[in-house]
Amino acid sequence: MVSTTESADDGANDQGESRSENRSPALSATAGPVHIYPITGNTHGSRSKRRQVKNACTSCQKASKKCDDARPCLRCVKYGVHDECVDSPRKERKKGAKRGPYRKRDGAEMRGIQDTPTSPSQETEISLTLPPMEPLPLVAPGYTPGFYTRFPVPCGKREEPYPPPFYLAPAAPSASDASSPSAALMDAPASYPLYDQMTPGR
DNA sequence: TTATTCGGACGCTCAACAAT
DNA sequence: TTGTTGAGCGTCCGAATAAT
Ligand SMILES: [Zn+2]
Ligand SMILES: [Zn+2]
Repeated sequence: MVSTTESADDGANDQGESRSENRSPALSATAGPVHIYPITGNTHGSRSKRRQVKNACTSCQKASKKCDDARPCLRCVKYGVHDECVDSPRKERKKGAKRGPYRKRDGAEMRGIQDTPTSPSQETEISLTLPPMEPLPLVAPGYTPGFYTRFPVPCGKREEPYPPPFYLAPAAPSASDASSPSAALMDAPASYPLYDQMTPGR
């Protein structure tokens, strides 16, 4: 049942990303890019939060499929529909709706989260203490910065699955700029290997 | 076997509300 | 002014179905 169909595809990759709670933290630190957020979920059993892009492209939105921050997004690259890869318009939220009185939370829940760490703050610490990435992000020609759950260029007839997702960092405009990793990496998750590190044939 | 569709669970944003 | 709550709306998982 291992297929590279879209559903399997997206699904499989998603699991690597948003369902990664099943990975061991140690593993994720080296080969397995996991969450970039301090997930409070645990490493056994319950699923952690799903990560969403801020704005899916029209194509992905239409298909209800996972998008990414790059444009064209991975899915559009895969299907060659670059034209459709534009941010989908968002409705304006209703305003003026009355809501009635709020219920106060007793706070037990909140404390419970802190006091009963199903998984000690380990996971959190991992994401918070990740070592700084080296300041030499490269960008592949033709691709915009963003998250890639696998290499976007088809290798042969079908795409080779590249298990570890990675982040395609924006190219540093200049050498001097490259010296400021924070700018270059922007919101790049430190746990994602860089594009050039993922290049096939490595 | 692979591609497409789609219902609905889950997650995020932000205006209304409440406290200070 | 600042913090909290929760409705509204968005993303995308995963299963069903269709096409090849
Ligand atoms: Zn997309
Ligand atoms: Zn797209």
